Amino acid sequence: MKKQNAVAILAALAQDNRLDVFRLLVEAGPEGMPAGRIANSLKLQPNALTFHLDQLRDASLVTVRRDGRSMIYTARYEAMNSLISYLTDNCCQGQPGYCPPGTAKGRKSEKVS
Amino acid sequence: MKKQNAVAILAALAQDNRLDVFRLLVEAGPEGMPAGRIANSLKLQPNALTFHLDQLRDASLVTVRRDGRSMIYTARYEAMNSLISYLTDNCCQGQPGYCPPGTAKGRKSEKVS
DNA sequence: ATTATATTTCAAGAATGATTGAAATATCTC
DNA sequence: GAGATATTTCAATCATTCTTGAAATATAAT
Repeated sequence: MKKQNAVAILAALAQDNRLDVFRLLVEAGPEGMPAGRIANSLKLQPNALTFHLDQLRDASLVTVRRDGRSMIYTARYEAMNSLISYLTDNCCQGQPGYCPPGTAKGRKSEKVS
Repeated sequence: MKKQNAVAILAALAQDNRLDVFRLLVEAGPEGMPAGRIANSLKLQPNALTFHLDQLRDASLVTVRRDGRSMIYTARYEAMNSLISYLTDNCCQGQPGYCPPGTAKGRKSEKVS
């Protein structure tokens, strides 16, 4: 993952409403959720929600598909996951023990030695 | 972790210079790094660096100690880790398989069933 | 005490992001 | 095609955040 990509994802999630939206979609799972139900669930105005969903989409954190007049948004777990890898990359000069549980060793692409 | 806490951490990391600083400190490991060396390494003006380090500190992502006239900053892995847990919490309605590798099951506090 | 090094504080200007309301588009139903 | 529902677009205001430069503090060395 490129740095700018990571910054984009972090910025997208670094906002109350968007973090709520994303977590709601993470809970919703791969079937996703129509915008209307998200707005309802989080008490957001429809245009505000579109604004935030656009940012999540620009950061590749969600995808959309149309179903009738509903727009159904789905969380992209891969994006979240590459972010996590990026953050824990190059942790502790390769010295395990300082690294938190689940970091580097376990998560990264077989770079374990 | 409370939501506001997560937003603070995300916001702190959602900026080019700060993400660089944090990752540099993550690489530096538990011994930390003096501000001067960080500034040098990343070509940042000292006051700008202080500004960014303050934000990382407010988000509890780094700690400081003084050594002579140097201020030594150290990354707090725990903070990063609780963020990761927070993000992957309640993933996919408990249905494994959709969750990305290393998520929930592995990471969370034995909530695997 | 004076000078040098390391870092922080303060204030101002420029840039970016969020919220709101009104209007527009797309799809569906009758 | 007229009206209803779901969502998006646009523009304006307001608030936050970043950057820069100049001055201040703290420690160290002579």
